Amino acid sequence: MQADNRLPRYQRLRDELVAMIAARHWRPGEAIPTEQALAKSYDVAVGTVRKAVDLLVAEGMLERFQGRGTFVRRASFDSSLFRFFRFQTKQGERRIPESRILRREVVEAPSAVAAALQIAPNARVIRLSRLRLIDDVPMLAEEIWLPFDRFEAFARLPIDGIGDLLYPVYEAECNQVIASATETLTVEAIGPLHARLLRIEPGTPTVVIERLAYGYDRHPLEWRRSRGPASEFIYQAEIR
Amino acid sequence: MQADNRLPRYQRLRDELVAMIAARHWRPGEAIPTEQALAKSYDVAVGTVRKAVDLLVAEGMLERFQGRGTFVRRASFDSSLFRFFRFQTKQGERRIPESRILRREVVEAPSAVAAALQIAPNARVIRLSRLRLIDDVPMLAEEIWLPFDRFEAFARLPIDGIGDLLYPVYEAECNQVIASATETLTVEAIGPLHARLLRIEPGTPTVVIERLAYGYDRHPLEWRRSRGPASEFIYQAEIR
DNA sequence: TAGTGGTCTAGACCACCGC
DNA sequence: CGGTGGTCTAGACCACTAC
Repeated sequence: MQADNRLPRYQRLRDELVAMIAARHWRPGEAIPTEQALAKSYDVAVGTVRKAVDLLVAEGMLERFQGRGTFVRRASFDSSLFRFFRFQTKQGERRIPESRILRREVVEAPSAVAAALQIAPNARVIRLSRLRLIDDVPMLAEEIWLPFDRFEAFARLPIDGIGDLLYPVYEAECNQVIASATETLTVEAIGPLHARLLRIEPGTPTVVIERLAYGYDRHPLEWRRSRGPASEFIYQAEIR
Repeated sequence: MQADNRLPRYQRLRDELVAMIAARHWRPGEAIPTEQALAKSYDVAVGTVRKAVDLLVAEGMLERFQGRGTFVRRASFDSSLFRFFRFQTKQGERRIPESRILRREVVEAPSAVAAALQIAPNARVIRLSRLRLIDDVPMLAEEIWLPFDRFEAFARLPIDGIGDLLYPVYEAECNQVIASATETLTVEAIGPLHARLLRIEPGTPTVVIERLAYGYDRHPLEWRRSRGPASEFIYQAEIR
């Protein structure tokens, strides 16, 4: 198994580093070997190692600290909600919303979900219905889908032992690490079901965020759809 | 005028290159000197030049072409609308919407506009009201504000000689080059005035895009607010 | 073919961290 | 203090472009 020799060395090295992370040989939070050590063991110059690491730092997979070392970055999605919504407490704080899991069931995957998760149609999936609240006010209604075979342990967890953030649970209980995700935003008038959950009028404009989350190996692990009132929505972008 | 000696050389060099671009010594579309030449004239190693240029390429200010040279990038905002909307023709093409300027006037800047453009309150500004259409169907209603002193020539242009894109006109007629911008998106129920322009029902959810556009020297040059139907809105993001 | 950016090397010295 | 990443140099060779 030899990588394509036509690619630059720093590219091939980058790919090998990714493979080590994907294989959980180096785990999130841990330091990878020093640049000198990597240069020696992969038989390239230190400058080449630096360039490969530069790429992964830019991709958000590694984090460098002068004098300490280079570490596998733990993806933090906590701030993702704040990227799109101005949610805050009455005191103006921003904190992670409380989670209330309304329902958990194992079902056959609807075809759209199966396609997104790249599993067989009608394969079993875990379906989670969840409400996220700040100061007891519902802010987001979420549906979450997980492939059953990878997340079997999750289906058996006592439901009220699950905290506000799911990704640490995936990691601890199912050995599945979320590394990245793509999100698609649209605006819809909310249906009666979700309107009741969010305690707003049916037909109120809501922002729908569809997120497909991947492991380090770019295999899709979770699909979710979140809805929040459009009045709370705000997004900022840099254009060049 | 000596830059801070504590900054790395590649950082100082980057700043000097930006200054050359901001001063229009090197203009958009033109090549800057070769890496060898820059290394010689700034008395640093080629590797240091490369790192400075790397930064500006990442920032979108320069563009490299192997074998040809390094060029000052002309910011292209044409695709910015497509970043947020699924606008397309009946044939499914994506092209730049037609522009129809409804009104152009010189007024005193409202305080919010003056603050955004960093000009004196009540300083004169050019206010443009514009409609953007695809297949004669209105897609976006825009208000655009320009500081009068920089864009005086624009106020005198025959209004139907102005094409679908404004930024090339700013450059050709006013010597003002837009280099970057920040956009803020929110969702609002549309008011009766804009509803009539867009030929939709008052109260329909619309996405409001506020854009502040800057020159290479980061000085604000244009402020605009665009409204489009939320039903056409779609946005995709990568999360890490 | 001459000139451009792209890759890669080898090594020096600096700034910062933790012990 | 030793070890880490950060900066900078100098030079070789490659790949691509324009003429």
